[in-house]
Amino acid sequence: MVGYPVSLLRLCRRRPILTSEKTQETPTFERRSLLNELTTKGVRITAKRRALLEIIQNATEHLDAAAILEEAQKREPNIDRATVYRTIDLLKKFRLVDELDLMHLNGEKHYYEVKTRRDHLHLACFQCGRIEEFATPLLEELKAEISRQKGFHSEVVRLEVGGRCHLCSESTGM
Amino acid sequence: MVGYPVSLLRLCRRRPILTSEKTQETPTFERRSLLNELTTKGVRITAKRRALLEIIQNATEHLDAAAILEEAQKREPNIDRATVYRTIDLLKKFRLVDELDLMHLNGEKHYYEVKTRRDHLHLACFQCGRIEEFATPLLEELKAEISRQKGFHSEVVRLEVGGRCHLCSESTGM
DNA sequence: GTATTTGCAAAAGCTTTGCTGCAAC
DNA sequence: GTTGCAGCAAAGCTTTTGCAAATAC
Repeated sequence: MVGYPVSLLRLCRRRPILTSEKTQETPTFERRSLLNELTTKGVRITAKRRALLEIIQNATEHLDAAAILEEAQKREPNIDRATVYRTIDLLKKFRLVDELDLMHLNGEKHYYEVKTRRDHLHLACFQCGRIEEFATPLLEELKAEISRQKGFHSEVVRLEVGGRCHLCSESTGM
Repeated sequence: MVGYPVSLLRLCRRRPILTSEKTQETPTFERRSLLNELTTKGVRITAKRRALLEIIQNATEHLDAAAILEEAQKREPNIDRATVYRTIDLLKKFRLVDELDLMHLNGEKHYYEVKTRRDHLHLACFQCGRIEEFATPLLEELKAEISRQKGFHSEVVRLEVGGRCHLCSESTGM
């Protein structure tokens, strides 16, 4: 009966409140223009939609629906969360945004990110909560391989990796 | 104002009920033994836990918490969903299972899969709902690259790709 | 006897929806 | 005038939790 103190696991069951929740330091990749793409597709752009699109378009960190709403309310005081979700749905349907979980480091909510020209992956540090982005030609190779081997046509790639970032690895000697 | 009939999008907003929800035809990869691993770590194995472990261990399709519960109740009639979730938590804490979303094809629930010796990715067809698994040495390369370039130590890799499977691609001429 | 596990019911968290009125074309 | 958008409140769904009873060692 020696071993891991299972009862202690309880203590860390819930996702930790992380000190650096909103870190996204790496340079972002070239983003498509939500406004242009939607206009091209004949979607009506209302004032509220425009505000939401701009917020998502210019985000410097990964935003979830609540964060988008909060930001939008500064500009459009009466905007409702239903509008936020409905706009996000629109963007998802047209494949203009990617939906991320970021390894559920902060709960079950989703984060939204404008689709970039270059696929990239997300590295989530379990210890400090930092999210790093990383692009490599290997991702294109991977998609090509999927197509070759399975005949599968990739439209959305969600690659999330959990682990320990370089800073946390150093501090624990790993 | 020509273009996509945006209003129609409403019709498909909710995830479709898919005909082949439970497909997982590809060979599974070698799985670690949940029972052995937990025992080694000094975790107490009760009858209910044992039932849950066996169900998860031997699953031939991707199971969510509700499916695991349903199956478990055939053997342990009084088992409660809280027990299911607590057992899953245990497995997650010890990194014995991976949590998947399968691109939210069927809602926000999570699917659980015994950690395999070899990382693999999941291909989710937006059209027919089939889930395929795919392993390639590129994944190991990718992890190595992440380590080299970012100093990030990968513990959990979740790679989900949405798109069109080979059958659906054929049928639509793509 | 002490610590862990469990069921139960309630709550929490995030997202979706029905409905009604409003705005756009 | 017809179609789509938006606010509001309610509901939905999955997951988590507090507590007391039951179980394991």
